[in-house]
Amino acid sequence: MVQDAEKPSRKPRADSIRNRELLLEAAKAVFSAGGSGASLEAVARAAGVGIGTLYRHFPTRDALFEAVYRREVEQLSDLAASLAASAPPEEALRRWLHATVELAATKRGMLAALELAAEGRAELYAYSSDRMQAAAGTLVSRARTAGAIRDDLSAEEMLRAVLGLVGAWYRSGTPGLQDTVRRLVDVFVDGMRAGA
Amino acid sequence: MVQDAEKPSRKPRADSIRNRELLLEAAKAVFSAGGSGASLEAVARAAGVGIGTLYRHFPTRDALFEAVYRREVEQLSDLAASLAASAPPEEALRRWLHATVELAATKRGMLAALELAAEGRAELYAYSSDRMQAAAGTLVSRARTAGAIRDDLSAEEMLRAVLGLVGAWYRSGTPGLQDTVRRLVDVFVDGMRAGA
DNA sequence: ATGTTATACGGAGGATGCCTCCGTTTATCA
DNA sequence: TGATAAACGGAGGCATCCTCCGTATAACAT
Repeated sequence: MVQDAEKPSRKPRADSIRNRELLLEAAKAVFSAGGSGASLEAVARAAGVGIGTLYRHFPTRDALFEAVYRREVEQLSDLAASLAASAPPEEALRRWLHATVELAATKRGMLAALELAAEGRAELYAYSSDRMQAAAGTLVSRARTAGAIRDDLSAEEMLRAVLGLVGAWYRSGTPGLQDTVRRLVDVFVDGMRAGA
Repeated sequence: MVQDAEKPSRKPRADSIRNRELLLEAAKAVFSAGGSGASLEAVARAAGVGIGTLYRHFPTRDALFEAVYRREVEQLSDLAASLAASAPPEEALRRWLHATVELAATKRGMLAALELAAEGRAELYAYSSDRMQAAAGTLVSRARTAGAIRDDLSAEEMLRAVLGLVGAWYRSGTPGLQDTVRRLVDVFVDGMRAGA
């Protein structure tokens, strides 16, 4: 999977593993409360750990984001697979986007993680990005093959556009309006239909 | 218009007016180069003015943004009026959105100003917000009356959605792809058509 | 001209956050 | 029970943000 064995050198230290876990929990809490721009020193403080330890485990803010929201990304990825197997192409795509948006609405901070994944700035944090791209790609290409949607639009572009749209609401305050955002996503999906 | 006379107290000081102008010029330059997050101290430095003076004239970053891009907002507002008078409803709306997007693409920093305007967080910087809302409102309600677009979508929602979409590209790097963004805006506009 | 005073100026300073670096501690392994 | 690789923690340098207030000066009155 992801953790290749590499070197059989030495067993990882117990405190290291524990601190990593503490940091992830603290980060989830802090990002939920304060948004994705929250202070990393606050995260370290909440975890009861030195700031240096935080940076050693997660060299960048983005790395921390990816780790915190990895589980959610996996869920979305799984959902894509199951929708692809059980719903008609356009319906599947729409439902998946709704789920994505809902997740972003629920967990403040998740949005940032998804945007990172959508930007596909490879190398770093590649994992989540790959999963999301693959998930979106599956649904889009299936819909395209079925002739349900226009073909001048890549999965990556679609994902990014939808997340941007969502971000316009959830980034700076103005919460709660999930219905509105849902409607706007629908507008976009309608616009993707084949007939132009 | 905007400058109501209020109190006939005293003539504004010459240095005050001059510094305000210097600050606006400097801000435009700095924001163009460094994006909307550029340091305000850098702006003050570029203007050859103390940081205190900057804050006195523009108490918040947003206030500075509004002032810097006020002219552009007015142009968009005028464009909306002229399109409303000269093009068929849907066409007018589409062209106006394209123009808005293009402006955001050209001037780094403009995007931030427009997003502020679209959020309509009243009271502060109300002026630009009003102009943009009015411009979008005119075009939307005309198209709606003509039966060209669905009616469960407000002008504000549309504007915000489109700017969010654009922001997904222009905020964090990935420049140049104006064609892509244009295409995505078209998708959204297509989705707004009446028939759902 | 010159004095008075409302206004504006400038930047020091306190606060916060980022990230690095390195002396100290500690878990693992022999 | 050492030896040592690995991890810890936080001080410190740097960059902002924004406020506050002593000083300077433009506008007005005489």
